[in-house]
Amino acid sequence: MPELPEVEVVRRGLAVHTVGRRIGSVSVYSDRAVRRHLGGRTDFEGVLRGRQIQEIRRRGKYLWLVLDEGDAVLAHLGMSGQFRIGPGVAVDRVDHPHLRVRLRFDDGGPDVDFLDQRTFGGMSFVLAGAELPEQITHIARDPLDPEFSLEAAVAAVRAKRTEIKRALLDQTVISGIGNIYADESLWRARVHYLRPTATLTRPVARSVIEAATAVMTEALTAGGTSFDALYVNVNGESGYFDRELDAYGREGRPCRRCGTPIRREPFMNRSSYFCPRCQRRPRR
DNA sequence: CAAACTACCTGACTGC
DNA sequence: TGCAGTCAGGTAGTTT
Repeated sequence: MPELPEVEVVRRGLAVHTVGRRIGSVSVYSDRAVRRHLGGRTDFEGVLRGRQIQEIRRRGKYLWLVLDEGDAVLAHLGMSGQFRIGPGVAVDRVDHPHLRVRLRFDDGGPDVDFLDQRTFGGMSFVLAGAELPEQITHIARDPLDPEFSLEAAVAAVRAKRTEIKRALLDQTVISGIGNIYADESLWRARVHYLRPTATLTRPVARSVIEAATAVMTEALTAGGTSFDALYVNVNGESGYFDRELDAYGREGRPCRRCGTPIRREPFMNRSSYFCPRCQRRPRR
């Protein structure tokens, strides 16, 4: 699943391959892939034609292609979205069942394809705004943002009245963290996922956020995690951070710190993985 | 107002 | 072999 490090890998790949290029034509193969766009796929295709891509920006798991004249294409990968630079895949991807959008360029160079199996991802045509498109102003800064404030994030987490994992997954508190990195961060900080934020001391809250920052920074260095085969970079390559995962997906396998079997429990319609010894369940 | 819940979606996998 | 059921989970929108 693409979380912050994976989306950043995609952002960099898109920047290398698209900045400065002018869109020639756009083909939308799935209505669901174009979100909240009045006029639907036809208008979306028309409005992008001839526009030059100037920059690829990102906040949390959202990224956007800044176009000339102050517009942008806002995109989210959802669970299974991929941007791929073509050619490079053996099959003819026009026939690929997951191909949702194809951007062609007037320089005749490689296309950019948006593929998405589970169709939770998509893109929309928006105003770029001064700093952010207005559609994502509710998204908090992420730990890779140069202006990310650890102390502000600590305060935001401690101000919530919920469990720590819910707060970590809340993109308005800190952005970029999904289920995998939430579990990894909590394992590193030795904090149980059900711990109420109200009981977190400032230093404990700080250690959780520092762990999140560290684990995502390491994943970015490694090229993004590839625990789920759905994630690939713009060249179709998986990262190799999966070997480093300590908690997520390791049910029944020994904790790398203490050897106790990692436990999996249902939480928020997904799973939480944790070490029952290192991460003590809060009393309630 | 904030927190919690649900729909959305496809494909791999499991059990009978 | 077939098929129903389960699981994966980020976000917007709805409910509590």
